[in-house]
Amino acid sequence: MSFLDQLNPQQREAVETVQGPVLILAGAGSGKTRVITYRIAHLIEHLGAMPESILAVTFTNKAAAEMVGRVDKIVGGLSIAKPVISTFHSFCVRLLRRDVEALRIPSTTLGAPPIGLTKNFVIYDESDQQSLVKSIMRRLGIDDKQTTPRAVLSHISWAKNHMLDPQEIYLQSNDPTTEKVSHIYAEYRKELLKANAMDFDDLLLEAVRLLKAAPEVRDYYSRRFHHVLVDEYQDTNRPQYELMRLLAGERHNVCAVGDEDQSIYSWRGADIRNILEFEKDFPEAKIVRLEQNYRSTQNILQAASAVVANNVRRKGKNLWTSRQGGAKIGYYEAPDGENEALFVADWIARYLREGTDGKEKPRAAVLYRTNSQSRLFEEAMRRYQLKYHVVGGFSFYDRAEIKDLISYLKVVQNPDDSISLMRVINTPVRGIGKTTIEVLERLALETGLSLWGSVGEAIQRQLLPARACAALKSFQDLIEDARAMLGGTYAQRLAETATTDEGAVAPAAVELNDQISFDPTIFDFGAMEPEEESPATEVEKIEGFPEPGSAGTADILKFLIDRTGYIKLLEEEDTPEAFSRVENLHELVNAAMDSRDRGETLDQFLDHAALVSDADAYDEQAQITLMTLHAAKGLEFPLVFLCGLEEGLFPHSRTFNHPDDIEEERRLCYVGMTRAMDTLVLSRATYRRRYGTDLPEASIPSRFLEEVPAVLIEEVGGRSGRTSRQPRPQEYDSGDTHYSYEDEDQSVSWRQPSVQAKPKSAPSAPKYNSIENIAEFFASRGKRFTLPKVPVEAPTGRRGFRPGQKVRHPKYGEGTVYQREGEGEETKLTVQFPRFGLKKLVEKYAQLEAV
DNA sequence: CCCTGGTCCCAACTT
DNA sequence: GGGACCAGGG
Repeated sequence: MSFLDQLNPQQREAVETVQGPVLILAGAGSGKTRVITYRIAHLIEHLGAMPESILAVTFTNKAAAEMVGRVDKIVGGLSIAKPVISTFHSFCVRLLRRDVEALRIPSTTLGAPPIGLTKNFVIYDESDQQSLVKSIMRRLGIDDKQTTPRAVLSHISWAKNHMLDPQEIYLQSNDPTTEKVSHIYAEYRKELLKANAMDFDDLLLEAVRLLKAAPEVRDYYSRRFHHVLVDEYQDTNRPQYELMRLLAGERHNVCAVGDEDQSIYSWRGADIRNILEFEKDFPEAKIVRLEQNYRSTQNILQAASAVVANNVRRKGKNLWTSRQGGAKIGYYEAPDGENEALFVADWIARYLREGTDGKEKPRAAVLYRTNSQSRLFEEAMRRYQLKYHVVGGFSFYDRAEIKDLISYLKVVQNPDDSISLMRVINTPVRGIGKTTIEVLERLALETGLSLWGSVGEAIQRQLLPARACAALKSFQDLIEDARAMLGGTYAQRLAETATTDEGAVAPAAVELNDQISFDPTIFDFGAMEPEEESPATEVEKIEGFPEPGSAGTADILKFLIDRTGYIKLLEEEDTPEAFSRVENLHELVNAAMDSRDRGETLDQFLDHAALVSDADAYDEQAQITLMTLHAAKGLEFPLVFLCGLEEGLFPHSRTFNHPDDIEEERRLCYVGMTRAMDTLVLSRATYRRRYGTDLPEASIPSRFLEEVPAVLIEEVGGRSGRTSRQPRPQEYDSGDTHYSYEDEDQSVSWRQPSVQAKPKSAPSAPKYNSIENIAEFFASRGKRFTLPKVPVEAPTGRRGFRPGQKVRHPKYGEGTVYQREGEGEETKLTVQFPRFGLKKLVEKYAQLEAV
């Protein structure tokens, strides 16, 4: 026996019990990940299980990726087939992309397509959900001040996580607000269906519904997966739990790993009963407890255990460590938030200078309750010139320009996605204004068509003024041309599935003996087959494409950017912000190219964009990481700061009313403390500014501070100056407005107005030379391809100014006309002013004079 | 029709 | 610190 020898007896038992249900109660730092990986390796290497028959579900994509790597290290050489390791949500998306149409029901209208979601559904993120709820509320005439869309959504999400439908909510409601919510919820569901879209919660719900409703689908998966492992089991909600049971089938070979003391997602529907009552649902379950902690010193462990011991709802356990003693828990009381941050930065700076005896790579984490606390720490780190990483907060895919183009792609993938359509229909501005959109919305409401459908209808029936119609037509052409690029197998696949009606399910290729052949091109769980067989290959064979495989996501994206002039317009803005946006877009194109190299189709690219989480951005190489306590789950650091220990902040004021919520805050505190390997420092600010402008408010120490035994605590950096090791607060006068060098540099380049801004080198330099390929492609199909508009020589009217002409503006002074757009009343001139940069002016209004 | 600037209100955690 | 919304000017 090989790797199993590295395990302690309990871990070994957890790894070797492979028949029937097992619940592993794994305390913090007890080698949980190791147990899961070794269990998978054991199944494959010693028991001859087929890798692809193993399914492991983790909490984040990052954790999944790491587990894949670890398993690979042990059994990598054995087979090309890999176990499926993924998050619940990613797993469900793949499952639904393959089989969701089994849920469709025949339409009552003869000849109409069946009702239900189709394979090219899109995923709605939080802002999509918000827009949708807002528009529903507007339509129903519900005041969004009293009942905010946000509150409605959280109610809906709560309902979904508890698997309640609108009717059930309605029946349970005993107040007018909940009643209203149930109405909105019902409408919301209808709209999602109409848009062929699902929200995050739906991914789980629909997967469960699918497995329950379609026996042949359930069969497929129960044949495929013989072993199911669930990580972070304490944070599973009802739908996830059901999914697990359905996948475990009759074999009951399910292994759940969790720690009830680390359950921190009840607000997302995580049901602690799933872990407390596992034995009820699986009576034959074996329980294994892992109680040896390999991470922290005894002091840290004792302190954390003492805090969480105040909770009532827990199974209770005795964690122990062989790392006796250790440094005491540091406690620092800062005068205010700025000082707290500077204290932390100072400590980290010293820590990094001094190093850690070389045995462990120096890494520190700053943990806080709310994302908004990160700002102070970021400023402090910059002032100390420390490189840091922030997990969470604003992510790449949250940026406006990225969302815009993702929305375009979503519309290309599924034009019925009205929320995305709405986002891009006039972005960048193309003359489709409020009135036009209102007409379209009314039309959609009257006809039952989607917004996209009513665009077509409005054009065909000339329901709008000629100008608006023209603008709509150009938008329609844009989307249709982009959709034509999807082409080939992909579109065919969509078309085919759209016509296989009568609710008939095309069963997957399944043979009835144990040697099952799966259809990897449809249900590709990653690296199951050599690359040559990936879907991309089929796309490549389609006639009419300029080059094999070139009309992938990246090309569609480039096409959209070119044709809309999105980047060009940004470049014309000529501001640092605009350029950083351009860079972000280049980054997006790169991501799309990578996606193509992996052989992914557009839907897979979009799924990825929708499902990357903040926690996935964690970089284990970073020396300093700032993040929320939630994001820190599963990680460990030699040095940990737990900041803002104040009543109202942590525990958060919103939890005061409910004892269960306070217990969850306490578990969160436990999670935070147990991230520390060697040193743990707690801190609090005696005065804290709540929002930028308000006066600082005095704070009360968090109750969790008092729950740490006093003997384990040592005050550090205190005003009493007990230890000179730590800086005194006075050294940091946070009152002055001096910024670090970096900031000064930034502000300099910032302030510099675009004096020497030179007019951008004439019409659209071919940044993306693919445009020629695309033109050829269209030509080869006998379609016309319109190149992005190039400024045309203006027909000089009485007052017409031409590009190149010198003009004078009452406010901006002398300048040179750079570009002329539009006709008549709407003529716009882009003029380059030496002191003010490029300005776009309406000729009619701008009082220009020829010079 | 679009853009700007002012004002008001909000501010947990996240797949 | 910032997003949403509105009024007013070009």
